[in-house]
Amino acid sequence: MSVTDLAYADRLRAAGLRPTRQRVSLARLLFEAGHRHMTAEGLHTEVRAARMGVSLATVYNALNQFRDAGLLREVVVAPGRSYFDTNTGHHHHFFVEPDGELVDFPSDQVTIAGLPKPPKGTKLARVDVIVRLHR
Amino acid sequence: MSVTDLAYADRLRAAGLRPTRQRVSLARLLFEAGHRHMTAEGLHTEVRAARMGVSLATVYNALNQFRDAGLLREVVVAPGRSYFDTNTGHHHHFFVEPDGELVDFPSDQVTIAGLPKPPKGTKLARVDVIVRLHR
DNA sequence: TCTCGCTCTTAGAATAATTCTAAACTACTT
DNA sequence: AAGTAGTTTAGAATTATTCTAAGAGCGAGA
Repeated sequence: MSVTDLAYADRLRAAGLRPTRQRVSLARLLFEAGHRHMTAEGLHTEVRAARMGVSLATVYNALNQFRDAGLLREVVVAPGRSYFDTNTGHHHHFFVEPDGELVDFPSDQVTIAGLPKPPKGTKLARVDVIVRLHR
Repeated sequence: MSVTDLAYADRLRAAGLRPTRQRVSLARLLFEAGHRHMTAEGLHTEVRAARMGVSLATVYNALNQFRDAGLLREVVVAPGRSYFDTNTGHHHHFFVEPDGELVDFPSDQVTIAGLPKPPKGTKLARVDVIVRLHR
């Protein structure tokens, strides 16, 4: 196990997840190359290409666990099409149809004013903005 | 066929859709009771309850056609969970988890400033804002 | 009003995305 | 080293949606 894999192991432990071989492999694919938008199927294809020996079920499990642990953010753009975004900071998305391409943009300059108060008994979890574009 | 059904027939014709018995029945369920957020499965349940004789495939077809014709707007909130909103005007949504409840709020007072320009070659189709809440 | 063509509807099969099951395995604690 | 609780896996199951092919029905024109 390389030194960077040890770093991923620590990161997983810090998130409350056991650093299994499979989870470390997936973390490597997800996080070593800057911010990415991945589907489960796409990640599994990379796993196969890299001969990492991680089943599709484990890819799904891990993505859900990573999301629950705050390591990933899930973005649902269309029925049957959800992406896991390795950028968990504040930002929003362009979604280009019909390509299905998703592009981040920072929320720095974006201000949303005048949102109504959440109905009582609820508290705000997140505000998702998806700017839908056509070619 | 009642007088209100004739009105739905006109509305469908105006949208470029043949006013078949099935489509008029679905339009009635969708539009007669103010704004609603419907799933395909939910609408089909109502169809069955009302003995309207509209198959599930037709419910799916009609919802997609209505959406394409601008009679409905589709809101995707979670993987495998999409709603058809009979309110096609400018507005945004609260999404309450874990209930899965969707609530409209008007976009009148909401202003979104500082959105970056769409990448060239694309043009803006719509901006979706989903305010995610927890109980 | 009748007819013909094209659209629409339908049951059931097919597809797609995701989750479940239960047995085998493994990371961590003792 | 051994126990145990968490993890992985293949394959089945589930869920949501679309497809197929054959029959039905809407409406433009005679």
